[in-house]
Amino acid sequence: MPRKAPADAQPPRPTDAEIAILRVLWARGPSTVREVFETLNATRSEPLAYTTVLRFLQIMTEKQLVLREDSDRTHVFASAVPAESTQRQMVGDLMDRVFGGSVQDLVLHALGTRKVSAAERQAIRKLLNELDQ
Amino acid sequence: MPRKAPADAQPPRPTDAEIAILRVLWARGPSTVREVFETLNATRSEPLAYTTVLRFLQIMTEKQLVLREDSDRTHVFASAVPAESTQRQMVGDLMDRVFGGSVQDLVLHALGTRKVSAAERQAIRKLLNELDQ
DNA sequence: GACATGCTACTAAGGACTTAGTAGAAAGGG
DNA sequence: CCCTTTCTACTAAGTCCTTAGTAGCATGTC
Repeated sequence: MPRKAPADAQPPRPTDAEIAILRVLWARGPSTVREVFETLNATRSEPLAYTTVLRFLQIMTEKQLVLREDSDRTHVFASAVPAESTQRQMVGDLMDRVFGGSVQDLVLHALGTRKVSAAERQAIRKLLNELDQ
Repeated sequence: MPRKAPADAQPPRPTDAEIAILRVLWARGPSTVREVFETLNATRSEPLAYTTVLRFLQIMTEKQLVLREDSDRTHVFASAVPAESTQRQMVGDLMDRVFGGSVQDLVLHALGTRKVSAAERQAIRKLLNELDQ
């Protein structure tokens, strides 16, 4: 039952619940269970139980997705993985699994999926221009 | 045990194995188990057993992800879901879960993840220009 | 000090996903 | 006709994910 995070080359991608929690920690910084619990449930139709969030954080601690500061009675959890690299990993994973590794296909589908504002288009163009060099 | 595909509003996103098989069917068109089996294992370090692929296709038939033509003894399976919409769904799902729905963040991370050729950049620009209107 | 409250640890149920194996029917070769 | 091969259906094991509950300890209020 390898839940221990064995210093692997590629850690498996975070599960849905884990990503939801990481996003809270990325946004809030180090947080208590209660803070994560409340932030998470603020944007949910079906709220989670407090102990469920606690359990997630415990499992994520085992997996070393988060770090636990337990000098106080109320533990404080912080993301152990940067948002940037995790997001990149997940995009890369989807790109490989669904688009055979084609950046272009992924991006074209992304752009076709949602309304994209002019400002967003500009930001993307800017990056494309930087990549031109 | 709802594996029956109950005419849901939003079908759950396909699993990893399901996407792998759908990609074969999208590329090859309607195929027998053996054809899927061989195509799949051609690009895999650890090959799957024949019956495993068969099982996947049976489950996917229940879920109505594929259609089965069983007039002959050797059944022929075809994707029941278009590549376009499925890929869009998966991109949208990732966008929501990991990037809070931001197209821009997703695209910027995608572009930062891999080498992007000049031709690919051009194709993306072209779409951006079309979106400008 | 007693009691209520809050916190963490752990147990556990219920699915779902992945994976392969066994059994039995069909078909074809000699 | 029999044997081998090929096929499908079904069983089943193992793991992981999600989710919540129970138990026990700490803390603080009156």
